Amino acid sequence: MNAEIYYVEDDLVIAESVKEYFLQRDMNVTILSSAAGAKEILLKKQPDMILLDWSLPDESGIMLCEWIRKRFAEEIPVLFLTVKGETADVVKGFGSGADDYLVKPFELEVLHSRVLAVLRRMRKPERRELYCDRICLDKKKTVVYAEEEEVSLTPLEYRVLLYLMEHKGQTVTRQRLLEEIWDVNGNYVNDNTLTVTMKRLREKFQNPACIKTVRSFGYRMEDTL
Amino acid sequence: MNAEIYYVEDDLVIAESVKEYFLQRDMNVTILSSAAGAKEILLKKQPDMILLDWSLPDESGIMLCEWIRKRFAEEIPVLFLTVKGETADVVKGFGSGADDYLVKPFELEVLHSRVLAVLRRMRKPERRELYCDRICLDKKKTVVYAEEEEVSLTPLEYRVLLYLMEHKGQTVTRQRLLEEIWDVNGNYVNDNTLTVTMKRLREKFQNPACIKTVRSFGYRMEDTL
DNA sequence: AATTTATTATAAAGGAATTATTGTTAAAAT
DNA sequence: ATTTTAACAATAATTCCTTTATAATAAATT
Repeated sequence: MNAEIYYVEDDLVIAESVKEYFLQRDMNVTILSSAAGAKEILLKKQPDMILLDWSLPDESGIMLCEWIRKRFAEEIPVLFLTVKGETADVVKGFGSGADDYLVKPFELEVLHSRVLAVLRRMRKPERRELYCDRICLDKKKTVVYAEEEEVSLTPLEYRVLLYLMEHKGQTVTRQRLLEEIWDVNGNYVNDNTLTVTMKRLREKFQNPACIKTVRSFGYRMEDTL
Repeated sequence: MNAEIYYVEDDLVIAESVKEYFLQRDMNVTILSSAAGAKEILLKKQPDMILLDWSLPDESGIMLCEWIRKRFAEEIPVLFLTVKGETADVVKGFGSGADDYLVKPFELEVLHSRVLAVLRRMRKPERRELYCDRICLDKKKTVVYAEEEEVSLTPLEYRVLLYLMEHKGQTVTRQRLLEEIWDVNGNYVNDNTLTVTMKRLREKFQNPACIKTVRSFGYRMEDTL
């Protein structure tokens, strides 16, 4: 999935059509039909973007938007989707902290363009995640995932994996790994230490195909899917 | 001045009314009446935002927008202002890299709201309350809450928590914490002081799940609910 | 094809390193 | 004067790294 979107809307006909349209464009839309439900889920998991109806059964979208801004600052972009198209409404919508405002009825294509524009603007400037097959390494978090699940690595394992992933596609010699990870003024450890570390690393990912042994040279990580 | 805006538009009547309206709201608008002129100035000086008409005397706004994206990447936000209101036009406008799209004729208030929304998105979010799970830190008040209850921290504890919460989701190394909190001309305290401070901090929040130890790196705060 | 050789994999067990805990003291704040 | 805070030392608890010994495998040689 390219993006995770929450759509707070009580009109399920509109909501479902949006969900379907976006699903075909590799974006998952979760429909939430009340402000209270939305808040509850937002405290647990944050999406890449929120689409918001103005009139909800329990609370106005405006209040929900203000709550989101207070709780998550600018982290999550909000786009209003509402029949309220008066100038004063639009101003109020933006005033509550929204990033965009689209008046119903709207074309799905236009909504899609606007969502993409906002997400583009949000995009993280720095590349913090490295991928190889289903393995994902988050450099900022110092955390590694396999199939979305966190895999707990020891510091040494992490450093070895990081080095290999930063050199994805290249065969990294044992010598180089020893120098990079273990070198203390030219004194390395027993060569087998690397072998054991690699074994443990592979074990934690259930011996993935993307970690290859290159006999008499070293190891190489590579996309295989 | 709150913001510097370039408006590329050949219809001077519209352009002047926008300029005047924005000037009263502490934003300076420079009117550029051709794409060529805009490019020339942009190479010398970059504004906070660009408003763009679709049809210009020398070149289409679409091409100019693409040129801006190529040259300045995502740095400068672009908002289209045009009579072309068909769905296909809007999609094309966003496709060229625009951040927003407003169809003429428009209300100045709406334009203003949209410009503010885009600029808000561009700026670093400055916020007074930081959250992590049920911990809430109010920067203005210098007070910390857990489950709505005030928790009394020592100045040092507060500073450590603040730093961690401002870097929520990132692993902060012990070294960095020592530098940020304890550094006095390169002299830090005993490394264990940090360990003890962390222990006390955790104690006051009943060892919350959101404060994690990342062995051999440091600590990380993260939402877990 | 069988044997040798070199290289890497596996398993288990101390030892090393890191972080947590507790208590003490000196300085600072109330 | 009493309480609070910060720094540090000593020790405990935990996690981890390294080594040793042995097995498995691939490549090279006969």
